[in-house]
Amino acid sequence: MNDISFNTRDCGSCPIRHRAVCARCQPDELEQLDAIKYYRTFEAGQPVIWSGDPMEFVSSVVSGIATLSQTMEDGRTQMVGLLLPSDFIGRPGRDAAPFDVVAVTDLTLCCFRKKPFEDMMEKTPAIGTRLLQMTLDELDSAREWMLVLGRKTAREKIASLLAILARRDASLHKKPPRDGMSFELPLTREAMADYLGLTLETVSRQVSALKKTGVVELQGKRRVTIPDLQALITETGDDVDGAPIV
Amino acid sequence: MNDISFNTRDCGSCPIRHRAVCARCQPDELEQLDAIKYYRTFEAGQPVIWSGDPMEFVSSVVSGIATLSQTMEDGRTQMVGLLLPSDFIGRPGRDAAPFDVVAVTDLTLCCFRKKPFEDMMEKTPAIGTRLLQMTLDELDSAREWMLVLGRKTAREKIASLLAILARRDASLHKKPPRDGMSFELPLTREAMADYLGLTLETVSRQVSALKKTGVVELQGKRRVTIPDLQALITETGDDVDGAPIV
DNA sequence: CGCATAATTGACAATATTCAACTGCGGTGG
DNA sequence: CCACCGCAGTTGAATATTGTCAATTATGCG
Repeated sequence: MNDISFNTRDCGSCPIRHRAVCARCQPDELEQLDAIKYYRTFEAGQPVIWSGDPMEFVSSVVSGIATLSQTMEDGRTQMVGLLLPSDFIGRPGRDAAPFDVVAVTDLTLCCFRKKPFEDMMEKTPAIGTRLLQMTLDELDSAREWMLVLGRKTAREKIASLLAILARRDASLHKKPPRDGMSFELPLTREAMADYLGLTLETVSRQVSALKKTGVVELQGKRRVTIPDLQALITETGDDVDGAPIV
Repeated sequence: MNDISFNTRDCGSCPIRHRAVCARCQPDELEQLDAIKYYRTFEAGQPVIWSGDPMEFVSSVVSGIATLSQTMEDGRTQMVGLLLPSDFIGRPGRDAAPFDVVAVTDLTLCCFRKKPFEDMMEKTPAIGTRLLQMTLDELDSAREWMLVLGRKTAREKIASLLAILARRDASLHKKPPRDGMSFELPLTREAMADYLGLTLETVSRQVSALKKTGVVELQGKRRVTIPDLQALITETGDDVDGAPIV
């Protein structure tokens, strides 16, 4: 995976074409972007950028998963975002990265040097418009996650995370989520803990508890089956159709 | 306060002129906005909009404070934002409000009906650009707040909130924050609790604890003095110059 | 001055964390 | 080929922190 063939791929066949920051661009605009884009790949576990570092480029996630997180001096860390294919990394108009970005799986980014991208943005309203839309969505997601962090119990937090991952996996395969669906957990217990503001032991206990109640089934440590979607959603504490966070 | 004179005020003398969504507009663009704007006022405690309601207008906070919050079925609520003068309410391109907005103090909004505003945005890049910038800032703030909610202790949470309010109050008066500064607490203990993901009793206890240690002094329940700013920042758990959240 | 609301404080309970031991799985090398 | 090593995950027991329930005290407003 992550082979060099990405470098020669033209935007028309790009898997994130319809969802990324370039989604609204016209063919001629795409051509311009094509001319200044380049791909970068990162292996699972590699850092993409550290908080405070100068950002030379902005980028879109083409494939793989990255995390956005923050760490305190004493080592406590909080994940503040999960970056999936089509998500945008970087900030036109700011030099230093505000958070750490780390590749969780092997990762491919479609990059643009910052200055040329900013220039292009000025001339191309479709980019700014799309970026605004994506940013507003991210803001809503972040705010919804604040409810999870601030007010939910450990059990509700775990259920909320699983519900999100289930929805995401379903939308990735372009099917509605359904009873009996299963998906791969992309995160370790520790990463889950960092996302949920818990310790990894508490995560482990609550996953076991949900398993014991039959709300989820596990095949190995990483594959999850949801026999009854409604039962899972009930465990999140949200009402019937909990918001599709992130 | 909130008198009708706002209605005839022209944009040039507007107190949030340099920070709001219109900050980058040219005189002719301001004139156009002027033609479609109208002011609305809300008394302290009044709802501005409920989550799920159709949004007929977008607006900027001109004066006063509002909260943005989310409530679960069983009554647990989490504040997800504090809206101060110049902050923007609403979302071009979305019909339903994602969160509850409530006036905490008497509040004046500069409103635009949604459709005309969206039309104007299409013709006026300065608005979209400014809104993108503001939204990206809000997103960073929301993510920084996630660290507070997910990883900080009750004492650190209180200190973090006080530090933010101190910084804000200072910037409102265009002075750098300094030792011995004091400001008015705009929030009840319950509102603080909803912001911090705590109970009001825990808030009360931790405020008392900080008072006992001499980190803060109280004149009455609502006026706070910070004798030693660095001591407060140390209590937040952040490093030297904790990020200027929100 | 009195009432309603906001805030404080105490005692106890619930929840999550900490520290520690242990299990199971996958990969490596003898 | 299999034993061993290391890591991710699980589980247990004790502890700490925060929440809950209840009583009491301020505060500000009419």
